[in-house]
This record gives sequence, C-alpha cells and structure tokens, in this order.
Amino acid sequence: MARMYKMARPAPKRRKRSGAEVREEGLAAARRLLLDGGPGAVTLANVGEAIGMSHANVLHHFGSAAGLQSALMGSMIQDLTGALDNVVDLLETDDAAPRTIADHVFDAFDKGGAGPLAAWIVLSGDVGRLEPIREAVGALVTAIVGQSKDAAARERVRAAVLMVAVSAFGDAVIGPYLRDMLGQKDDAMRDLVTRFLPLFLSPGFLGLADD
Amino acid sequence: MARMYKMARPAPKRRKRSGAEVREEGLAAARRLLLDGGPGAVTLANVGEAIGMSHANVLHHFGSAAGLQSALMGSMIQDLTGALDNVVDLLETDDAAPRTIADHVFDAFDKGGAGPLAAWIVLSGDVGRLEPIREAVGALVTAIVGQSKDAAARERVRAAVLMVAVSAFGDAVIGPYLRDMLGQKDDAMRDLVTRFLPLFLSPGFLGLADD
DNA sequence: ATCAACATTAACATCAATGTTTATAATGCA
DNA sequence: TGCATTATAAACATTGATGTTAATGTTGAT
Repeated sequence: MARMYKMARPAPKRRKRSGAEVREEGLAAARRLLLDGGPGAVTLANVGEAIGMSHANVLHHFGSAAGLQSALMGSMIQDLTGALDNVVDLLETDDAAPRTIADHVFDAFDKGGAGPLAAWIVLSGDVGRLEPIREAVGALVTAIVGQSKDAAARERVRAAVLMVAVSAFGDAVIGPYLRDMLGQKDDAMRDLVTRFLPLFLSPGFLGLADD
Repeated sequence: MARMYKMARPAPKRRKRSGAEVREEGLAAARRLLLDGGPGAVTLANVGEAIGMSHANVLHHFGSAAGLQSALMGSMIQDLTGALDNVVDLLETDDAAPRTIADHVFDAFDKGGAGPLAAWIVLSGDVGRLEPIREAVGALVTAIVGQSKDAAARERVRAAVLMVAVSAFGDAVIGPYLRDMLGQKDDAMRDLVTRFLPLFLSPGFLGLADD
C-alpha cells in the first residue's frame, strides 16, 4: 500500500549539527540517562529528546541502539583510562603523597559516574570492554616501581594497586550507602586507603622481602 | 469480534506445582538469568522457559514483571543480610580470627552473586531496597564491640566494617578482572583485608585513642 | 549559484515484552 | 464422588523500542 508523506511543511527551523557534535551530545545525554534511570533508560527516544532531535536521527548517527550503547561504554572506558594515565603522570613527575594518589584514583571512579558505568559493563557481560584498563593499570604499576626494582617490590605494588582500585570502585558504587549506614565521612575510604598505602612499601609486608 | 479458542486438546500432561514452588524456582531461574545475561535477560518468557512453563503462568504467580524483579531483589537482599547475620553469630559465639571474619563477609557478597545483584539494585535506582542491610551492618558493629566499649573503639570498628564491606563488594563485582590484570591470587583481597583488620583494634589508629 | 553531501524528520513496519481474557487441567476437600 | 480452588496455557491485545523508507532542510565546496 502507498504511504502518505507530507508534501509541505510550515517553518521547520531545524538546527543542524555536525555528526561529531551529535555523537558528543548524545553520549553525554546517554551517560546522564544511565546514571539517573538505570540501563533501561538509555533508549534512542530518550537520548533524542534530551538533545532535541528525533529518535530516527539519533539512530542515524550511531548506526543502531547497540552502537549507541557500545559508544557509551567506549567513552566511559576512555575517561577512566585517561584518569588513570593522569595518575601515572603524577607519579612520574613528582613524589606524590599517599593521599594525593588515593584522591586521584578515587576521583577516576567518581567523575562522570565511572564506577556505576563499569558496574553496568560487568553486568552486561561485555567484559572485553575492560581490556584498555589493563594497560592503564600496568602503566600504573610501572610508574610506582620502575623496572629497576626487584620482584618482591613489584609484587607488593601490584597488591597495592589492586587494593586501591577495588576500594575506589566499591566506594563509587555502594560507598555512599554504606558510609551513611555507618555514619562515616564522605572521604572515609580515602582516609583508610591513604593510611594503608605506605605499608605496601615496607619490605616483608606480604611476606615479600627485598633483596 | 469473537475469539477462537481451542475446544479440545490431546494429552497435555501438565505438571502442577504449588504457588510457593513456582515462586522459588522462578526466582532461582531469574537470578541465574540476571547473572548470566544481565538485567535485560530477566523476562517473563525467559524465566518461564527456564522452569518449563508459559510466560502467562509466570506472570500469574508474580503479578507483574515488576513484581518478579522486586521479588528477585528481595530474595537477594534476604540472602545477603542472612549471611551478614551469620557473621554476627560467628563473632558472638567465638573469638573469630581476622581471616575467618574476612572470609565470611567476602563469601556473603560472593555466594549467589550477591555483589552483582547489589550493583544491579544500585543501578536501577531502587536503593530503598538496601535498607535491610543497614540493620545487619549495625548488628555487625555491635557484635564486634559491645555496648560497653568507649566511643573511640566503636568508631574504629565502624571504619573497619566499612572497609571490609566495600572491599568485599568491589571484589565480588570487578575483583576477578582486576586480579587477573595484576596477576594476583583469587584471595588476594581477602589476604589484604585480613592483614589490615587488626590495625583497627589498636588505640590511636585513626587518631582515636581509647579512654 | 549550483550541486553534492548529509543532517533531519514523518510515517511506517517490525519485534519483543507485557498484560488480558478465556478455557482447561489438576488438586484438595467435603 | 462432586465441587471449589487454583495452576496452566492458548490466543489475543497493547505498548514501547528499534529499524526502514522516503522526502526535505541545511551546509559547504566548486
């Protein structure tokens, strides 16, 4: 059957953005939607409404709904690895204090909702997306203890990075609720990590002594 | 218009289960679906297929799709608080070693996928569901340091519980991936928590001295 | 100014999940 | 046995999200 299309329109007044712009605005809107309303809120129509265009146009710029979600994951992973790379820079240029290190890693999981976004990726089963983090984490280890150090020191640093990362992630996702339950300050976990970090540098801490 | 319904059927051989049974099997199936395929996999049809019945019947027993999800959250929270209550019992009957405490709390978030399930609840924005955990956590604090102890000791214990809980949660959700990236053993985080726990008992640890 | 490229939308089609209705089978109980 | 209750499923309706098609508006380059 023949479809009916409008033959004339009054004054559309469309605002035209570049493809890159639309993708950028769309990803920002999608991120906010995910953090506010959960995975189910990230739809083409919702994103379109948030940035003022039809869902069909959002679809046009992201290829598919899966493409939108994939791009969202990618943007979040990029932010997170970028933040971790900043920690590497921080460590290479200066002798950073434990609190500074803790703050930077915790911020990496806090800013832009990286923690919940990472949790979403894990829940979706798309864990291959986490691969870029591996390199950033590896760089972090080498930044703290250069290649010159012995094996025991490297092992202690790896354990330290594991603790900070797991703590920062957990704190970003359920920290607010647990801290509230326990009457703890907002930076309680950062305080704890700051206190524990120096322990990893002392030989023999994990039964691993330097040469 | 008149609908057409079958007037006769051959040999259906239906198996009839009690409502409680269906709910139990359905929740178990729903949990497995969530952990395997993410939130999007928890549908009436998927649950029905998993336990061998029509989606309409699943709907009949759970009232609505939202009811199914709500029941799933409730069952998971119940398991988690139950596991935490077991830690309380453990502490009240015996003088448990740090490693034992760590193991029990970590297991609470590991068993039945409680960690990812809790992450799902947070992502869904249904954080009111976490309320029962508050009581369990409070009981945990009192179990460790009785009412007799002074304020500083209580505060140190609260910080300790925060650290163990955040670590156990984070480890349950992204621990496997981070540990793999860092070449750490499966129980690396449990080891660390075990080492840190005794520190919270020493006066002055957080700048909080006993009387 | 013309034209090609592309951003944009309305209308339509499709599909999956949810929910409703109606009828049938199984179970417990009087 | 008969009957009320309830579990069960088929068929249907509805809704929301995704994807497609055809047409128009906008922009930049030549």
